[in-house]
Amino acid sequence: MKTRTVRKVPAAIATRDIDDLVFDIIGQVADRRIMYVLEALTEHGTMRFTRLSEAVGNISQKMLTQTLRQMERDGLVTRKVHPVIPPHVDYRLTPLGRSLGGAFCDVWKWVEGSYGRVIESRREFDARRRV
Amino acid sequence: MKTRTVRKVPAAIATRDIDDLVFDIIGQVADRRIMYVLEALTEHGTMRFTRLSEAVGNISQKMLTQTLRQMERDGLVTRKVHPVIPPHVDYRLTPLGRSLGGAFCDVWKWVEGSYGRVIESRREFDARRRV
DNA sequence: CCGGATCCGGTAGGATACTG
DNA sequence: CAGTATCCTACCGGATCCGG
Repeated sequence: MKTRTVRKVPAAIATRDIDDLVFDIIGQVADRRIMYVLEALTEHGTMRFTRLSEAVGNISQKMLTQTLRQMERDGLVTRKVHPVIPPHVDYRLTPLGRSLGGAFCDVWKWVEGSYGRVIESRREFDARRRV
Repeated sequence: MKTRTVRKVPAAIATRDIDDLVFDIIGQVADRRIMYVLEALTEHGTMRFTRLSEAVGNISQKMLTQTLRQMERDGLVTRKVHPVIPPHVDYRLTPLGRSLGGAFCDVWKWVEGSYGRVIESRREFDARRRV
């Protein structure tokens, strides 16, 4: 079976591996935390860490840090540290991050337009199973 | 702080909770496994379990089963069991599932068009950190 | 005081073996 | 073939600590 390395990126990239590469990056980008951060930063522009934490909601500070680091590494956000006391760190989207946010736009719209059908489907499924 | 219940859906849904509901469903839909299954079924139409497993790749049968159950519950796929030996189960997208697949289209295109920039950004980030 | 690193307990998720 | 059951690891959340 053709194995796809989920997190490693080979040093030399063969042309035929591009599909796998795309596949892997999709896997990292299709994360709810990243979507939430994209959403919050798209809506509010520049945000501080704590503010972002409140806006996203239900995210541990540990995972928010980790998510933001990954997004910074991938070139989706910039992280600007102001050397003051108490610390002040500003996060904002890069053009690349903004474009990804835009790409997710249809997904948000799909949920807004279809959540009713999803809820209804779940009710039916659960009712059927409960018999 | 305003808490968002990640998995519970209240029996009576207040209008002001709709945002949270949309938020929750995004969280469940923004899963790489779901994206992979949507992609595979969009491309190949009806597929059996094992075939789907091969097409998605790097997914445990446990998680594939779980993902497919969730998608069935949410009304994204249909599951047709042929009562024969050996078992034969066909999965295919519902219209709702197809529409979600379409909503993710821009995200796939984003990755195809931007993965080079992401890789480059990672290289720079790692080089900077290594100093 | 804010941003985040660290340690620890619980749980999601992978590998394997088994069954209808 | 398409799952379930079992075990075990790795990751996540929460509490705590800390440097600036």
